[in-house]
Amino acid sequence: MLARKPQTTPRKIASQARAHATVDALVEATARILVRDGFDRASTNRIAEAAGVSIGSLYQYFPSKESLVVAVIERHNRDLMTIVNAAFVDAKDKPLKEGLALLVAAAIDGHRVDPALHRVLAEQTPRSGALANVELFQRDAYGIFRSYLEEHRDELHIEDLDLAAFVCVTSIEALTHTAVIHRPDILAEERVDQLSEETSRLIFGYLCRLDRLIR
Amino acid sequence: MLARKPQTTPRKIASQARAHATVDALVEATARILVRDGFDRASTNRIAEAAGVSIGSLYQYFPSKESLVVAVIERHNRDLMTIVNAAFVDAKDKPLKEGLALLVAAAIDGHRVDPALHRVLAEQTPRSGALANVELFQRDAYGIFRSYLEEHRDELHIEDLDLAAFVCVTSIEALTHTAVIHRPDILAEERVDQLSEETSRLIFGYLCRLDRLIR
Amino acid sequence: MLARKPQTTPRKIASQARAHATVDALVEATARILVRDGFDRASTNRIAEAAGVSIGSLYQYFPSKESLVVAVIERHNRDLMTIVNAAFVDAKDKPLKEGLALLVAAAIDGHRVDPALHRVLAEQTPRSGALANVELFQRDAYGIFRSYLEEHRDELHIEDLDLAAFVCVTSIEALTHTAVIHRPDILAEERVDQLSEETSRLIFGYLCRLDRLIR
Amino acid sequence: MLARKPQTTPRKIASQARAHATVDALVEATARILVRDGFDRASTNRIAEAAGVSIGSLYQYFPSKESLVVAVIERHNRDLMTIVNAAFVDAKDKPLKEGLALLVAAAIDGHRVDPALHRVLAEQTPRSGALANVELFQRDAYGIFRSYLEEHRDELHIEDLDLAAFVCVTSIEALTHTAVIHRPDILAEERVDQLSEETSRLIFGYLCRLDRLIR
DNA sequence: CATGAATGAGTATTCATTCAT
DNA sequence: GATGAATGAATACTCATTCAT
Repeated sequence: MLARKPQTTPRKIASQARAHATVDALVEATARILVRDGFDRASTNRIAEAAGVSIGSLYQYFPSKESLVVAVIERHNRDLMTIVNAAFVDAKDKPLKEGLALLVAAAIDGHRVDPALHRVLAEQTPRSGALANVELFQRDAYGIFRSYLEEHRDELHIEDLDLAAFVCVTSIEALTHTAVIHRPDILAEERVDQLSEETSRLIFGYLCRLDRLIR
Repeated sequence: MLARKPQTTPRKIASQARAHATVDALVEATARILVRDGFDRASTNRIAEAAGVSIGSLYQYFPSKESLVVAVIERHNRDLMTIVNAAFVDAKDKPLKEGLALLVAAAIDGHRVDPALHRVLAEQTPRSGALANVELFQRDAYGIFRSYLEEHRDELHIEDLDLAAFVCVTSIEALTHTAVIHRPDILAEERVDQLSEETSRLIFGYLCRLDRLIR
Repeated sequence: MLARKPQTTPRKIASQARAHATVDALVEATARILVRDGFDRASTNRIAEAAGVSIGSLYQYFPSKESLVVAVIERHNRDLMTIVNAAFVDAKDKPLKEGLALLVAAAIDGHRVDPALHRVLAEQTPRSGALANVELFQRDAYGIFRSYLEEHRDELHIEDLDLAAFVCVTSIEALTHTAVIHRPDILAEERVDQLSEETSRLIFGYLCRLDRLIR
Repeated sequence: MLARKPQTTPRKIASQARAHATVDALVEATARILVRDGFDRASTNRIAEAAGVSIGSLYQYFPSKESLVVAVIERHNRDLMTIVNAAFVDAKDKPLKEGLALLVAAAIDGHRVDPALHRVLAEQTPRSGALANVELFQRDAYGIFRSYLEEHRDELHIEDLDLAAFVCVTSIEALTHTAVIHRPDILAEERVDQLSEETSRLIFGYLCRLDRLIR
């Protein structure tokens, strides 16, 4: 541990296909090792070995262990957001209620892409140093959801769009995340729809300010 | 000679008091160090030093670093649950809407007791080994909330109480937690009530199944 | 580990029955723990606990861990020599061949008194520090055997009695010890006599200088 | 890129030579430290320092302190057996009495190669864990000696060759070992032959069953 | 560019021993 | 005398990182 403050940005942009393959292999190996051994036992030497790359080469492309984990998180987030973004596209032209259902379903699907990795990333990976500001999933989601709300503005009775987006995204993420990680029973094939249904209802009721209907 | 119980009461008490003080100092020091240095840099030696206790004494009472962290988490949870339990007592005799507001307020208060510690515990502390099953806050909360729902059963239209408790507790926890940890802006003094208000509305709308009112 | 060179002599002669009982309990506990946990894992705290005595009391009677082990070795040697001495008494009036058989049998019996302890003492206990010069068994045996040879001097054709005693005692001890520790097969009930027989023959042939009979 | 075997031969050889030198230095340093400080005070850090190697490198090649000691023991045994094996070759074509003398002489020589190390290994090194089954010297010796006996079967009157090998090897080893370790007087230059002579006679008399000549 | 031998600060943990009560 | 809480030096071992080849 000679370096005080490890770099986090990649040392070089992989300019050649060969280098690109190495980088990919390293990120993939990191994910695999993270799942297999946990964060603490995932050493750079082990990762290099699993990637079939020398430890020296690893440090040619990633200046620190943290930078590897950051790369894994970013890749995972990209995968997640790909699904979520597609759902937003689908939801665009649908009525609110239906659209929300699509979004919730996408959130669940997203969390199910690689639950083991998601769990390690969420539970074992300390958010310190370079990882301090790496969020799982949400960052972009708030903005996108806000746009979605804007499009439906006239159907809704919302003043603070930002706050509403916060409430919705945070709730949906928490419910799907917690279910995936801690409540496998809730995600059993025959019950998934139930969770989906409840979550949609929660959000829909909130957005429509249905409580106004009650005096 | 075989010294089963030959201690005079005063000696025993004296000893226990001393030992108890040591234990307390260690737990407190662990919390402090966790906040100051983060989980990874919180070494047992550092903790012992901060507690003004020798490393040997630390291991007399805590068999591992993990056990210290577990003690901190448990203490923190106790603090949290004290607040939350009190809120449930207060909420008992109030109408649902009012009661929910109290509970949400308590959740926010709870998360504000020691937000820095809560953050470290939530974000940096890997949930592996002995820490695998140590939840922050929620464990008991689900049960208590379920009881609360039962008492209000006739006001509500809920079939699956467990699922409803899961949805409510998870949402409330996530909203208050995320606000405390990541959105200080939302918790600014003049806006806290806004969050409180929105959260209550979210939960109230969900529990009353207001969406039934819309065809 | 504050003390550089631990004491080895008992701190006080146990003058009272009570004290004597404590000392006994400690020596017995040390033997038990040595067998159960091995030398390295036999800590003074564990020994004190097993003896039902406080660690402080332990150090009242034994100035160091080593001194405890010395006491165990000495007790074990005493037990061994009791058996061996009795055999010498029995052998005194018997013809050489018969006498030797008795001595060999006693050596085997002696090693079988507490083989587990004997093994730990022989294999795990480093002969350094105060334990450097603590021999198992042999010390006195050489002298006694020499006396025995002297009494049979006229039957034998030996010049150097010391050397002869060395050869005999060392061989007998090695054969019985090695058999007990490493060759349980050789000590099986139906074969013990065989070992006994062979050992006697070895020694008898040697002492009678039977090789003189061959040209 | 996946770097299976892309090394140029010179690089590989260079690397291996360096690594080999490190391993050798570590084994040699372990032996030296064992002799100088004793088993208990021989820490891995001290060994690494004495070898002029970092503690990290030590653990690159030896997974534990024990494994270092095992390496030393094996090297020592190899040295011993080299001498003993040579003696068996020499003894093959000689008459029994002469052959035995050669073997006994070799046993003495073997124990004199590095008596200080032999002593530490024999007396201080606990035979637990990985060291449990590491014998000094004897393992192979029994088998080789048995073969030797087989070749001389017709000169002897032995039924149980295994038992006879056990008796002979154990005795020879014990006598030479004990003399080297505990009785320097017996090994004084002018007396070595005496021990040699007596030992040979002991074994020869036993193997020839000379006691049969007496009724 | 790639390699992998080497580094060494840092970690958790043990245990013989002391001494205030 | 007896107690047991406290001590802290010492140990084996890990792992992110460097750099000579």
